[in-house]
Formats: sequence, structure tokens, C-alpha cells
Amino acid sequence: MEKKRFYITTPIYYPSDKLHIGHTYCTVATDAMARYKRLTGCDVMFLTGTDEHGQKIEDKAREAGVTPQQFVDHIVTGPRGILDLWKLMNISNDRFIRTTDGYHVSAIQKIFRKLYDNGDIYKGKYVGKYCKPCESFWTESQLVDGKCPDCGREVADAEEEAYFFRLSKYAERVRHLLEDTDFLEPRSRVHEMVNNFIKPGLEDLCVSRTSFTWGIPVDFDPGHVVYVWVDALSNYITALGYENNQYDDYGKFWPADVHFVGKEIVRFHSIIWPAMLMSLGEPLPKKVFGHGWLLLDGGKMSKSKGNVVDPYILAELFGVDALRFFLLRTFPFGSDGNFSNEALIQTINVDLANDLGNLLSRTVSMAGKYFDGQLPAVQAGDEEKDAELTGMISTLRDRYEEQMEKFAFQNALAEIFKVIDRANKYIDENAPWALAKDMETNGPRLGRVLYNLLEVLRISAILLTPFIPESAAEVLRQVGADASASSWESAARYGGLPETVTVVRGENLFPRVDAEQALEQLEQAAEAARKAALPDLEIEPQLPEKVDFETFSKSDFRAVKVKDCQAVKKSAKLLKFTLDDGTGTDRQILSGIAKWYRPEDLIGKTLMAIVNLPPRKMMGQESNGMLISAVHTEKGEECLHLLILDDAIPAGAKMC
RNA sequence: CGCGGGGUAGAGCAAUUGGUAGCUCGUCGGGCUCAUAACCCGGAGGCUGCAGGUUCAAGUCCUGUCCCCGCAACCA
Repeated sequence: MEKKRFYITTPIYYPSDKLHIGHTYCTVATDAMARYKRLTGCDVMFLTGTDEHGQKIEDKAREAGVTPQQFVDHIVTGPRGILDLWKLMNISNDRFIRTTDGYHVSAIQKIFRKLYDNGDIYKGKYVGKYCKPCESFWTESQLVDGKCPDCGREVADAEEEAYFFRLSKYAERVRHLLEDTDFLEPRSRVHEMVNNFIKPGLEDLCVSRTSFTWGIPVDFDPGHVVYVWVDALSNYITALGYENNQYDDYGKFWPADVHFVGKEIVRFHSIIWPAMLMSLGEPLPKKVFGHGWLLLDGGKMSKSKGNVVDPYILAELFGVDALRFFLLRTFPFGSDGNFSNEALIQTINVDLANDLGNLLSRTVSMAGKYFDGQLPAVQAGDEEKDAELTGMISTLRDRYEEQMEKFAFQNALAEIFKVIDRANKYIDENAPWALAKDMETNGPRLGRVLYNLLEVLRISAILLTPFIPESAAEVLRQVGADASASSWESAARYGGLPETVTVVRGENLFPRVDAEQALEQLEQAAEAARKAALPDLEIEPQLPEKVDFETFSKSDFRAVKVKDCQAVKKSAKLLKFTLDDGTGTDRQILSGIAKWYRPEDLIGKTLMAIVNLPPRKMMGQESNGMLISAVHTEKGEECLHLLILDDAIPAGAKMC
């Protein structure tokens, strides 16, 4: 029989910045679903990627002084970039598409032309507000107090030639799709879409731009680039080989079984994307699932708020599996959830360390202690004591499957942990350590008790594989499950392990996290990250106020030679300079630069000072003037350099 | 009256078509000793934001009202 196929996607992420925990959440969820489907025997295609064009990337690249391509290359393929992150998170995507890939670019041009040829794309005028200094178009609603949101200056009515897609033409068909099918889930998103966008009337969509160049050129009209909708959404089919020769899986995998998307882009996927496909005459994806967001302190996570959570730090501190598990165990996939480090640590300790890890540890350890690691062939069941647990084990896969098919990861995991909880209780009820006191009599019973526990672990581990692949494999290894006892089929029934199974004691699967210590480490890491995010170089802005020449001329700057320099006692900052200022009398100046210079290094140097400042006392000593330094800020740290002059300049020379 | 989501124990969340308000953590008390100071049992703690209504029965349905969050069309 031919394998069932399953095509699942994440959104393609916009690499204008490093990705945060929210992106990781979505990708991990998609990965779990993909792994689950593979486990059940499906032929899976799992696609993720990056959407690399657009104004914002162009701007960011310019700021960074690199080409847009260099900019996105760095974020996508560079160290600790997106590819690295997915590798770290153990993401099992089969394909990775970048919208700058050559095959995608040419496919988009063909798609654009196809839509143009069939009359659904037409040339029109895009009317808006234009800010001349910024060279930017804005819509009425984007304006801040009627002015340009970027620079705050006045804007003027303007129009731009642009291509439009006849979205309006498909309004009724899309409405039907949303309201009368389960195309879009969760259901609550449907109301939002219909009320907000369809009922007011769908307007045609502007699908080209002339205001920036970092995009896919419209091949029959130079100057226009394809705007994001056509470019980005089409990735789901170009990555399969639609209108290109890079791949040849379109017939095999399209239509997609599900697009996982964040709720902020549900609109594009549930309205624009189906309409585009209708126009192309292609089948629609079977489902779009809009998942919720991870909130921080009840609010949205964003760079500008400075409250993004870095998945690298968490994965490195707690382990990839622990992080993956937490994300899918804690939050209902369809709605928002509150992320917190405390919740993460608690979940790791309670579910993974105390319940699962400890169950494995105590079970394997008892098998080692009482049976040298190999259970006896003769075992004694006890219907009354075993029925509840074995019943739960043998029906677990079905309950799990039911939840997984609804993308209810949280509930699927809850089902597994109900059984794990029950198993911990089962140990107490049967008190193996008491049985072990009389092996002659109780050996067979003890053997069966441990066998039942191993079965719980075996089946749980199989079902946990999509969530925590590495750890689940380790559980299976320790309980002595071979390949046939690790399959999806074998998870459907109790008794997959041979009765004389041999267990392998291993390291603790999930060590308990010391909450206090971990929180402190996170705080430090966050601090370091904040610092790294500071600009490389900051300089004081220039003063807008003018100074008249006469006032300036009153300042008497002179070259001075350092005859002696010492640290001022009891002062952390001050250095005391004895200077030759050319008058024949030594001049003493105190300067707060001890942080940057050792006194002995400065002796003999030629510096610049202003000598007609009124004398001032510091730490009980008199300072006559001020040494001139250059100051700037690097990564938030203040830097200072004395102006050190050519030694050929004689002491006392006037600066003018 | 722009749209949508949410207000349930100290905290974080659940509750199929209306049918005894549950779970995790925390807290208090007890048990066990195989295990990762873990595991097991029990107790306390709620007028389900507020006010009305429908019903034998409302967290759930209806009306009003207050508070929080997100979105508000070219923003990827």
C-alpha cells in the first residue's frame, strides 16, 4: 500500500533581525507535527524558510553598509543565524526555501505573468500620501497626526503606478471557504477575518512596487518589483517545483495538509493566498491553522519593547528537548500564552525531572538492583492491582492520536503524563522494595511490577518522540526496547517488550534545575545581550546652538608637556598632572581619566589644555585648566582618548 | 456603539452538546525509602469581573456594564 502523504509548512520568516522564541515556538510545533506524521508512517514534506525581500531589508542593509543579499545571508546562514537555530533546535525540515533562491525568483516571475495574462493582475494607480524627503508612500491610516510617521514632516497627495490583483473578484468564494468549511482554524479566527476584511468589502491588492528595488523584478515592466504577497505566499508551491525545475514534488505533495501560521498573518493565508490559488486554478491547501503568541508579562514580544526572549540562551542552559517540551506542553496551541522563565523551570523540574526522569531512574535502578538488569521469565500478574495501569497503557496511543490530529499538543502531552503519574503511584501501591525482601516468594510478582513500569516508559517514549526526539530515544535505549518495540504500531498495545528484557542504567535524563541559580544565569545572559545590542559606536550629537567667534576666541588652548603625573590618593578617577606650559612656572591640572591611563605612561607626552579656566579644587588640590580629550561610546561603554600631540610642538604653543 | 480574544483558589491554566467547578505550582499535615531532597496520600483555599434574565439546572445561553490584551488593510 502506498504511504499517506503529509505536507506541512511554517511561515517563511522575515530575516530583518534574529529570530526569537515566538518563531521558535511555531517551528517547533510544526516539527513535532511533522515528526508525529513520520512516526505514524506518512511520507512527510516539511518546509520552512525565509522571506528575504522588501523595503525593510533594503533599509537595514543600507544602515549596516552592506548589500541586501549580504545582509540576509548573514542572518540566515551566518553564525547563530536562522539555519543554525533550527539545527540547534533539532528541526527536521525536509526543505528550506529562501525567496532569493534563483528558482523561486524565476517561478515568481512566471506566476506574476500568469496572473497578468489571465486578467487578474492589472496596472493601475496607487493613491496615497507621499513624503518627499523619505521617498516613501504612506496610507492615510499610517500617518501620525497627518504627518510622515518616519520623519514627522508634511506629506502630499500622490499616486504611483502599480499592479493590482483582483482580490475583490474572489471575495464570495473566499467567504464561503471561511464560513462554510473548516479551512481556517481555530474557528474564532474566522469571525475576525470575515468581519474585518470580507464584510467591509475586499479591495484589490497592490502587488507591485516602484518605491524600492530589493525584490523580484516584474520581467515585463522594469522598475516594478513584485510585492510581498505574490512573492512570499507562493513559496509553498515553488518549493515543490511549481513553475521551476529545481524540484518535482508538486504533484506529489500539493495541496498542503496544513499551513501553521501566527495569528498576525492569518489574513494573508486565509484570504489572499486562497484567492491567488483560485486565480491560478490550483487546488487550495486543506487547512490553515492560526496559532497564538507567546506573550511576555501579558504583552506582545517585540524588539522595540526590548523584551524578546533568545532561544539560544534557553536551549543552551536547559537543553533543546526541555525547551521544545515546555513550549508545546504549557501553551494551548490555538491561543496566546504567557511565557516566563519561572514557568519553564517549573515544567522542566516537575514533568521532566520529577515525573518522567525519576520514573525511569527508579524503574531501571530497581531492575538492576533486584534482577541484575534482566527481568525473570516467570512473572505474576495481579489483575486487581494491574488493571488500571495496563488499561491506561494500552489505550494511551488512541487518546494521544486523537489530540495530535487536532493539533492539541498540550492535551496529547497531558494524556501521556497522566499515565506517567499513574505509574509513579503504582510503584507506591506495590512497594517493590517490600516485595524484594522475599525474592523466593515475591520474585515473579516483582518482575511483573517492573515490567509494567517499563511498558509505561516504552510507550510514553514512543509517543514523546516527536516532542523530545533525543531524550525519547534515550528512554527507549534504557528500557531495552529494540526497533520493533519502538514503532508506532508497537505503541498501540501493552506487551511490546520481551518479558526477559534487559535494561540499561544511564545518566539522569533530565537533571533538576536549580531555579535560583538558573534565573541568575538568565539575568546575566540577558544583560550581556542587552549590551551586545547597543550600538557599536555612539558619538555626541553636535550642538545646534552657534557660538560667536569672539566667545570662542576667549578660550586659550595651549600645548603642554607632562613633567610628572601621579594618581591622586583616595581618588578612583583623578590623575594629577604637573605640566610645562611654556611660562617657566609649572602648572597643575587634575583630570578624571584614571580609568583609561596609567600615570607613568603619560610622562613626557605633549597634550592639549585650556589654561584660562578659573582654578578649581578637587579632592583638596587645585586644578588650573583642563586637558582636552576625545570621547565616544562603544557598546554602551564610555571611551576616552587624550589628545596627544606631536612632540615637535613646543610647550606653550597657542592653539588656534 | 470598528473587529476579535480574555477576566475561574495566592500564581498559571482546564472544563465536549448547559448537568457535582478540575489541573499544576505554592501552602498545611501525613506516608514511603526504589529513585533525580524525588515519589504517594490527605486538608485548607472559589458567591467563575459586576448586575440582571432564560432554565428543573448556567463558568457555559441572552441583555447590560466595567477592566485587560491584540488587530484595525498594503505593515513581510
